[in-house]
Parts: sequence; C-alpha cells; structure tokens
Amino acid sequence: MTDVSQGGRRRRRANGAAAARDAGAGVTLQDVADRAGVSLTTASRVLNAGSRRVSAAMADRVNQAVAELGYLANLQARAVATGQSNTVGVVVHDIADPYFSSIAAGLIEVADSRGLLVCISSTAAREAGEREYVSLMRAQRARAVILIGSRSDDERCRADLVAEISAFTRAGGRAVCVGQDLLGVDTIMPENAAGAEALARSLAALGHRSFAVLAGPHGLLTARDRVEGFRAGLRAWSVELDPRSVVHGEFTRDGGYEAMSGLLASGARPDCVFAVNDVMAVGALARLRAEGIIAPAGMAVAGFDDILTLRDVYPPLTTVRLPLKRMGEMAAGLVLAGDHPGRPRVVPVPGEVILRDSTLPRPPRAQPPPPG
Amino acid sequence: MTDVSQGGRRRRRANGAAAARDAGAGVTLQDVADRAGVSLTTASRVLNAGSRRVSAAMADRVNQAVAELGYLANLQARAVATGQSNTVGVVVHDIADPYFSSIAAGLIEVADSRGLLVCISSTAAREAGEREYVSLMRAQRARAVILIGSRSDDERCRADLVAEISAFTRAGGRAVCVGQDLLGVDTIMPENAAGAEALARSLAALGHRSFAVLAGPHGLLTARDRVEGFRAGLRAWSVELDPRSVVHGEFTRDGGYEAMSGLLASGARPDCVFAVNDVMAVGALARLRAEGIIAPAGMAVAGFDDILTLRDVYPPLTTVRLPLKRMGEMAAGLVLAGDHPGRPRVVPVPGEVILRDSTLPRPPRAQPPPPG
DNA sequence: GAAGTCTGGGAAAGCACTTTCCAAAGACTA
DNA sequence: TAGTCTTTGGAAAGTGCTTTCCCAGACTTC
Repeated sequence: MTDVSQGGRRRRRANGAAAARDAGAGVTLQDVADRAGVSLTTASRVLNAGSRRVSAAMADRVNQAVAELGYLANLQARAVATGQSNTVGVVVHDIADPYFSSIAAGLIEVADSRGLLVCISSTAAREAGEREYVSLMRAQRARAVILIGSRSDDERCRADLVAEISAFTRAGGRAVCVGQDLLGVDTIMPENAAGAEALARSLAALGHRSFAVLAGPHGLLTARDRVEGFRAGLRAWSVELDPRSVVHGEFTRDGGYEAMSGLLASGARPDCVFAVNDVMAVGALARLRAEGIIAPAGMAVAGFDDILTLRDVYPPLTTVRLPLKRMGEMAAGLVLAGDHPGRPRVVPVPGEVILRDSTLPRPPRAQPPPPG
Repeated sequence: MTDVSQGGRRRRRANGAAAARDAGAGVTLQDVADRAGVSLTTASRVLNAGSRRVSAAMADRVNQAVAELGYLANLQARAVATGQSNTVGVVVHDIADPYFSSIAAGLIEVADSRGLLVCISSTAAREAGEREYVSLMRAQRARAVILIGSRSDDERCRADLVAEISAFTRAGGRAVCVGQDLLGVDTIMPENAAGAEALARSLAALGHRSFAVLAGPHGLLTARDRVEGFRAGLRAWSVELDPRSVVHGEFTRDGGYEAMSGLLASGARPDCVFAVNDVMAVGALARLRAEGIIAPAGMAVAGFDDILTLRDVYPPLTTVRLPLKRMGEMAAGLVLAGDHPGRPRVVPVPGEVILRDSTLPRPPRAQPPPPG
C-alpha cells in the first residue's frame, strides 16, 4: 500500500557509476523516500532527528522503509553536504611499539564511544611521513589530527610539518600533539626531563654512584630530554655523567642490546645503567645476561615508560611510569572539547618513579654524599 | 595576468555551511579553475591525470594555480562522485595487545604504501562491537573491512555479524578475516590446532609427562583450538590431559596470573604448563615466581604467538611462532588483490615451535614412552 | 470572520567533486 | 577543396546527501 512509483529511482540507476556497485545493495535516501511515499527532504529530516519536526505518521513510514531496505546513510556524502566529517587522523611512529599502541588504545576507546572514526598511520622510518599524513587528513577533511611521538631535531622537517598543520587548522581542523610542545598546537606533554631527574635522584639515593645512559637516536628530542633530566638529577647528588658513558642506539629492544654492547666494549662497568625507555632496557638486560652479568647484583638497570607488557620481565624493571592509555584519552578529550581558546593548551603529564628489583639498593659506602 | 573573475567563487561563498570554515582555507576546485582561467572540467582532468588528455599549456596553468592556492582535492567529495573510497576498516579486540598491534603494523605498512586509509576500532569487551563497526564501514562506503581476532562461540552474535558482512559485501565492499574461517570470507588462518599439537609433541619429547593448560575465556575459539590441538599432540604420546587441569582465564597477562593461581590452589604440580598465549604465559610466570617456583626447574611453561616484546622475558619462553606482522601484510594483500574469485580464499598460516629455556628437557625416567 | 501565527511538507539549491555529451578547431585523406 | 577523423575545452548532468525557501493548511486571537 505504501508502494509508490519508483520513477526517480530508475532514472538515477539508468546510468552512472552506481550501476557497477548495484549488484545487490547501494540503497539511497531517494529509494527510501520513494518507498515511504514522501519527499527526499522529509526522509532526510527523519534521519537527522532534530533538524526539524516531522509528523509521527511520516516518520514511521520513513523508518519502516529504512528497515525494509536496510538503508544506511552515506557518511561521505553527508560529510560533503555538511562540510564536516567525523574522522580523526592519528600518526604514530610504529603501532607495534607498546608505547604507541597504549596511547592509541586510550584514544580509540574514547573516539569509538563518541562515534568518531580513527584513522591510523605508522610513519616508521620516513621522516616526511607525518607531514604527508597530515596532508592526507586535510584532503580527507578530517576533524582533527593527532600526532603522537617524539619530535626530531631536524628543524627543516619540523618547519614543513608546522606549515602543513597550519594549513590543516586554517581549513578548520584541529591538531593535537602527544609529546614535546614544539608544534604550536594543543599538546599532551609527558614531563620527560622531570621524570628522569626524579629517577636519577632515586637511584643515587639507593647508593649508586657511577652511571651510564643508553640514549636513543641522536636526533630524538624525547631521548635528549630524558638524558638531560637524568644528568640534572645526578648533579643534585654531585655526580657527573661522563659524556663517554652516554651511548646512543635505536629506540628499540635491539637498539638497547647494541648500545649495551657498545658500553661493555668500552670497558665501562657502571653501578647503574639508565636506558631511556623500557624497550631498550629489556634489550640491555638481555645483553647483560649474555655477558654473564646478572642484574641487579652485577649491574642495576632502569628504564622509562612502565610499559604494561614489560611489567613482568625479570628482574622487574625500575622505571618512570607514564599513564600512557590515559594520555590517549586526554588527547581525544582535547579533540572533542568544543571551545577553542586562542592559545594552544599544553597539558603536562608527570611521570612517577617506580622502584623495582632491577635496581636494588647498593650497600652504603665510606662517606655518604650530601642529599639533594 | 592569469587572474580571472571570481564570480563563481563569490556565488558559492555567499551562503551555505562553507562560510563557517572559511576562516582561511577551504579552497575548492572551482577556485583553482577560476584562478587558472579554465573550466572546472579542465581543472578536474588535470588533477586526475589519465582521465583525458589536456594540453600542456592548460595543465601548467592549472598546476600553478593549485600550487599558489595550496589546493588539495576533497577526497570525500571525490568518493561520492566516483562511488569508491580508499578507506579500509580494521577491527581488533584491543590494539594495546601486542598480538593485534603486530598484525595491525603489517597491515598499516602495506596500506600506507598504497595510499589506503586505515581506520581502526577496538571492540574490547563489547561483543556487538564488530558488527557495529562493519555497519559503520558500510555507511562510510569503505573499500574493505578486516576483522582480526578470534571468533566467539556465540552463534547468534556470529550470525548477526555474518549478516552485516553480507550487506557490506553486497554493497561492493570486501571483507577479510584474520583468524578462524567461520565468516565465509577471505581468511588468513593461523593453524592454531596444528601449532599446539606440534608444541605438545615437542614438550613430550623433552620428557614432560604431566601437563596443565591455562586456557583462554570459555567461548573463545582460538583458545579452544589451541587446547584441542595440544590435547591431540599429547595423545600421540599416550598422555591424557585431565579436564581438571585445564583452567580458564582472560586472554591477558592478569588472566594468566589468575589461572595459574587457580591451578596452584587446586594442588596441581604438573611438569609443564601450556598457556594458550604468550601474554598469559608471562602472567603465569609471575605467579610462579610469587610462589617461589622458578621456571623451568620448578615447572616448565610454554606460550603461543612468539610476541616480539616478550622475547626477552626471563626465562626465555618456549612458544609457537606466528608471523604476525606478515599476517597483517597478507590480509592487506587480499584486500588489494584485484581479482575476486567466487569462493572465499583461505590462507593457512603454520606456526613454528620455538623451544627456549622456559621448558628445558626433563631428566629421563625409567620407561620412556613410545615416540609419536 | 478577518488577520496573524504556527506547523509541516516539498521543490530546489547547494556541497565538491567526476563524467558524459557536445561542439569547435585542427589534422589528415582523397 | 571538400569530407572525415581526431583532438581538446566546456556546459551540464551526475553522485548522495543537507538545508533553505516557499507555501498550503490548521490553529489562535480579537
């Protein structure tokens, strides 16, 4: 009885690209309207409840047609018509790295619950990857883009990225960064330096006096901040960090392994080694074991991040805990926050020193140095 | 000199939603055409190189206008016009779980390099999450949807999912699954049973005779397959697995910890414990340590998956290696493969037993049983 | 009972693109 | 030199949706 001429439908289906996809589905709002015997306008209004009142009778007919046809609004078309989309882009260095996947987990959880679509890219090695992805997100007219991870010290590259972000925000998009506050956008900023400084003080308080650092790649600012913070913390205990005992390596398990190899090869045998992240620390522990050195008795080892999956390595790793998942949630929160103040917001995230068995106290010495 | 009347532009900008976003950008193809002094058609043709020849002179003018205006095509609009998008949806249970993040990493790497946009959702606890996300992807007119992870044995729920997938594929989308071959779509299928069976044989060959299994959640088929495979492998050595020594728990570190607690509480002291994945195995090791039982001497422990980040736990974990990243790449490959045969393809992925120190050989006994 | 105010439906314009179809101009053949 | 074919540009129709604008009818108000 509600059947109505499908003239409109046939007209549109007679030609065009839709025909190709027409193997079984591809129901449009026009089809729904035809079936319900109402105008396209009315059908649209029923689906966008709130746009304007529609009589209950009409609404029922439309809803029934929707159900019968299995209609689902084309979000792309809707985005074009309204000029705003529900996608947010996320850029990480490597999604398989638990640091990033933990942050992403928090992000995705919040986004999912709000109906946002999260698009992820792993930029891995390619320095320009971030810029390219922001550009892609601009093309996609994404609502926001979230950059997770350390900035490098490549000024040129950063300037390009900032320019691209600027184009993105000018087009109405929102940009959020999780990491250093260097892009001039809303930022969730882990306090790397302060965390490493606190760690250094704690380790010194445990009685350790000679230190080495397994630093990340040269250009990576997160690594640099952590090293500097650590150095500052030691200085409070009048301990100097010999530049030769700072060994660089990749920000990975293998990087930690290699860096520890380098350290051992140099003949150094510090009381305690600080690897600038947990993943490296685990590699370092493996290398020590291969050498027959058992932590913490042979050498103490500390990391940074408190990665969940690594909480059960043996010996349990002393580290600085960052609330990674929470940081992801906070980033999502910034995206969703309606108000947009003139100045970008920077939310500092403190780290918490977690002492575990990988750095047991060292027996006291002759003259205890002054406390910090 | 190439400046041209912007009548068209002004007309469009005079009203409509675009005005809101107009704070600085929002350049359209019409703007480019106006600036270059050509028609919209020509501008479009230049950007879609290959759609039709355009004279070099025109092309140059258009390209210059694009550069000057910083134009970037609106992909959503393009998708609407062409009827096909470049997004693929990925559903995982928990992106922070290294099993999923490793697969996702492979997937994203391939997708990124082909210009596909990867949208991820974590369905976590919610059983209906997968179906909802497939639905969202249909609304998004995604090119493909990739479901990663174990099916549950909830028939009703699976039927709903299959129906939703069917609607998705009827609309022209492609569906790929990484896990059990239960959805009737192209599948990358890890050989869970065979892998667990091989593991059981290897463990028996090492001299272990009494076993327990830390199984995953009751309904999870991956866990079930692994348990059954393990049981079959033991049977080849005439070892029976007592149902009481199969303890269920969450598919997580804590689940492994709890399950091991339950096992110990029951008084069982098997030679060897098989945790159906590495993450659980790590939890189990932690629980053993808390009890003062040191693996492998006190009790041998084996896992499954060979998670990269867990490769350095101590003692090194015996496990069954799955090429997780590669599996993600394969899934992406199936999405990209142009041909679409009638029957869904199923690609089995064998696991490889990796014996490490967590299951050292057990001293031989009086009567060695027959080999499998 | 005329004037004014809601109400709710629909035609049509709009969003930013692609693609079809037409026409003019040039290149080529006979 | 006429006739055909091949380029190449542009007008307009198209994609699937939202939203503006108009209008008919129902309801109040004095």
